[in-house]
Parts: sequence; C-alpha cells; structure tokens
Amino acid sequence: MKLSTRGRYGLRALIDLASHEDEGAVSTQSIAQRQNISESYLEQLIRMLKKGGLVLSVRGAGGGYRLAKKASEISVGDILRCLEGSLDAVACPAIEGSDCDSANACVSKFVWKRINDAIAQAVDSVWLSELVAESHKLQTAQKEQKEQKEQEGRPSAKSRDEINAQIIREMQNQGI
Amino acid sequence: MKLSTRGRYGLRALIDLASHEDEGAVSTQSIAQRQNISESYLEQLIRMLKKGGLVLSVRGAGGGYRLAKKASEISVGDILRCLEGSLDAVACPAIEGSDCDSANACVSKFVWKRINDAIAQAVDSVWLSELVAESHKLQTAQKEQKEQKEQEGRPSAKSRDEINAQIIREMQNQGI
DNA sequence: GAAAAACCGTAGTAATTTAGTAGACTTTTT
DNA sequence: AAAAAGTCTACTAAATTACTACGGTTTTTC
Repeated sequence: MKLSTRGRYGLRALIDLASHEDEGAVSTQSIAQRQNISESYLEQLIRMLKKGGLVLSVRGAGGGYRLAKKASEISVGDILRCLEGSLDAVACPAIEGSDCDSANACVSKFVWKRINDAIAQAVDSVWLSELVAESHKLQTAQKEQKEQKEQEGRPSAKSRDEINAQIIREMQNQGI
Repeated sequence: MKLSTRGRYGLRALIDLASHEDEGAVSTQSIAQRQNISESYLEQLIRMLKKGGLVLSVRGAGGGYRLAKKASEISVGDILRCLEGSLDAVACPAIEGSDCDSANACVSKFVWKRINDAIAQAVDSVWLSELVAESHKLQTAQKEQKEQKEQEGRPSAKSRDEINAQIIREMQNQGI
C-alpha cells in the first residue's frame, strides 16, 4: 500500500515543471538538478507522463517539456495512475467488467470496490495547481526562516541557490 | 499501491475462522486446507494477528484460534494494518508528530493527509462480520449453481468437499 | 505419562519488483 | 555543423515479498 519513488518523484517533477513553465519549455536536466533526481530516471518517468497525455515535449535545443493542460485540470490521480499504474489496492476482474464466470464472483467485489473508490476519490480531488501553490508557500516561508538564521549567526556564506538546494534535499527525506 | 498476499490471505483466513468459530477453536491446519494456503506461512500471518490483539490462541491438542472480539467489532483496517503495517500511501513524519524542523515541513502534509485519511476511512468502515455474511451468501449461491450444472451433465462424480475446494481455488484467482 | 496436536519463532531462499544506470540514437534549433 | 534536447532499450543492483524448513515449547487427551 505504499507509493513508490516513481509516484513521488513524478509528482515533485510536475510541481517543479509547473512552477517554471512561464520561463518556456522546461528541460529534464534542469528539473533533475533542482529536484536532485537522476536525470536518466527522470526522463523515463516524464516520458510516461507524456504517453499519458499530461505533458507535451518540445524537441531540439532550448526544448523541454510543458504541461499539456492547465495545472488546475491535472489531478494527483491522473499523475499517479500514469506512473504507478492502476491505484486499486486489489485488482479484481469482477469489479471492472464481468469476467468472472458467476455474476457474484468473490467477496472482493463488495469490499474492494469501496476501498478502491475511496482512494480514487481522494487522489482525484487534489489538483496540481493546489500543490504548486502549497509548495510555493512553503518554500518562501522556509527560505525566510533560513536567511534569518544565517543573519543571526556568522555572515551568510551561502548563496540563494545553495539554500534552495538544501530545502529540496530536506523535502526529499520527508516523504515527497 | 497494491495489497500484498499477506493482507489478502489474512483476510481470507479471518473470514474462514469467523465462519467456523461455532465449532470451537479453529486450527491453522484446517484453515490452510480449506483456503489452500501454505500452513507455515499462514501460521506466521495469524501470529501477527495475535500480536495485534485480533485473535486469541488456545494451546494444546484440540486447540487453535478464536476471534478476540466479535466479528462486528473487527474492521478490515484493523486486519490490514496488522499484516501490512501502516496503510498510509506515503509516510511523512509531518503528518504524525511534529518531527519536522519547521512547522510546515513539506507538501506531503497537505496532500498525503487527505489521501491517507480517505484510505483509512474506507477500510475502517467495513467490518469482518459483513465479509463473513457476504462470503456465505456467495458460496451458497455458487454451490447451488455448480450442483445444478453437474446434474445437467453426467451424473455428479464430485463430492461436496471437492466442489467447495474448487470454489476456494476460483476465489483465489480473483483477488481475495 | 507419553504421544499427539497445536502454538511459537527464526533463519534462509527463490521470485518479483523497484530504482537506477548506460549508452546509442534521433530530432531540432542556433 | 554543432549543440542541446528528447527517445528508446537493455541491463543491473537493491529491496521486498512470499514462501519453506525446522527445531522448538506447551497443553490436552488417551
């Protein structure tokens, strides 16, 4: 019942992409750097998102990726299903079609449908745009906090980029 | 986001146990036979359920296991958490305590709480007693259907036990 | 009181899945 | 033409899962 790194990385990558879209197409390299994810691995993930119709690619120099829809029209469920496959906790043929030889084939139909539906409802009601907003709020809050600490101590030696990188690293250890 | 066999087997085992409780303590051997699960593996699972306080053991010859509470007081969530650990799709320290060094540590807190809560709500609202009732309904329905088919064809060579065993086997391929 | 039935626990192992790497190739812009 | 960027496949290492094996201990029943 755990989400794998595919889902977590993918979500982070899309938040990052959405946050930088005003600067034009976003390269996997830049996302990989900012998010501290292996570039090659990220490429695979983002290609899955392309196949799923969530992002568009722009080839050639200066190219990269772009959201295929508005961030407010992409749900967390859309993203996770692209990367993790079906989110159903238990796959039962009876739920989808009527592949079972009897109409009431197994107990799954009863329990699992409820559970699977609840999961689907949850992930489909959170939108990428919300995550972007939330992430932006957190980052600026943390940045201010850091900068204040630096000022209190010895004169700040860290650049803004270093501070950002550290925040990303901290996020990584905390589940997303 | 998939349930492992631990959860599925465990659920089947408890349904089986609850269904046979009126005959006294239920041995792991008998459950393993009826449910077609490795006895040794099942023992491990049921010991986890004991540690979790869902079943009691009765030692010695003629012993076995018993539900620790009424079937109507054991939720699917209780069972799955015993066997699969936390059902949270993503573990984030920020959700539980305030282990994060900042109050608003990561985006997880926002998204994952909603998702995790939905899953919890779903599994905690289905009770073992419902599964037992459902399973009983299905089995008798399927049994009748089978027996009818047998009568139509050549004279029934299969015993009632063989028919039961087959139903169990079919259930197994269908998700539970 | 001995044997059988049952619970208890750990260690190991095979199979599967996940996470990540490597590298060669194609397309497009500058 | 060269550089930047996406595309694709295959391989490998680590982790997890699903068992299996086996050597116990406890309790009941005959």
